Amino acid sequence: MPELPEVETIARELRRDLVGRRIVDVEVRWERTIALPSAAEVKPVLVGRQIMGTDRRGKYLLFPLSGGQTLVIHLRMTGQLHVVGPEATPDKHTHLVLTLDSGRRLFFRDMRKFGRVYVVADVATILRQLGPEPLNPDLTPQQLAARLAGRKAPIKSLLLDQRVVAGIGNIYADEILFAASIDPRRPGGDLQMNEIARIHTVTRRVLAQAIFDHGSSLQNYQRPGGAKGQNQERHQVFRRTGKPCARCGTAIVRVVIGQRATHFCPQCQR
DNA sequence: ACCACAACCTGGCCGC
DNA sequence: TGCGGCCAGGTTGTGG
Repeated sequence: MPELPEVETIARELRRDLVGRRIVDVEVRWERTIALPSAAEVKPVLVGRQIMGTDRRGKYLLFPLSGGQTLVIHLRMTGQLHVVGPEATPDKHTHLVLTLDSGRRLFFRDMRKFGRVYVVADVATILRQLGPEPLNPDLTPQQLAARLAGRKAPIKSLLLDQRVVAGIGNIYADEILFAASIDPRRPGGDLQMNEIARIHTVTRRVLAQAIFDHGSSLQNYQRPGGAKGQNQERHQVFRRTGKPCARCGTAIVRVVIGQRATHFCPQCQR
């Protein structure tokens, strides 16, 4: 569910409640949520640690802790993080509860149980494979071109590949390719430099706008306070099958690329 | 390198 | 109401 803009929103909105707080208790309610270390070991690793920051890399949330370890959370499809008061009770989808020295608690909820929590000394063990951050101003169109060169996979699949660029998921891949007027089925290596430059530019614009809108709430995504994002109101193609393209009026088409639903305008994207 | 497919899970929706 | 089938914003692993 959450992609870069949603994860960025969550990191920002957790900052006020988490940074500087100390973890005083840990309750694991679904053991497989804890990927590293084991569910049995995670409590002693976390209790007593102070949360030093709330950061994001790709779709991963990073919480550096006093003592040098980092709490890493990937929300996958349906994960949510909520800071709640002492009176709140965890429901059946709440798989991890961290109690803070403020008396408030951090709930990790995840209906589909795909989300994972890690505590590691070196975040590189988890982030090593990730490609560059698309919003990093140091990422040039030439570097993006180099990562697409020679690739025969459809550009849609390459944008979803976290080793090529980090943080883009199915919603924003479709929206980026519409904004860039590129057919999602085109092999990445076939794209001209001016087309890659367009993708580079609109990726930054689309993601920055989505962060400004606090992400896209289609089904499960919620901000830590329970509010929804607003960016779904700007979607041009995603889940708009059969509806008119805002630019030319042609009906938006849905196809499957790399096992993923893909939406595009057959007139504007060639 | 790439594709297809399965797994991991639950819930919503649709048709019958 | 119930049941089966399909769908879902993500990632990883297997086999070809």
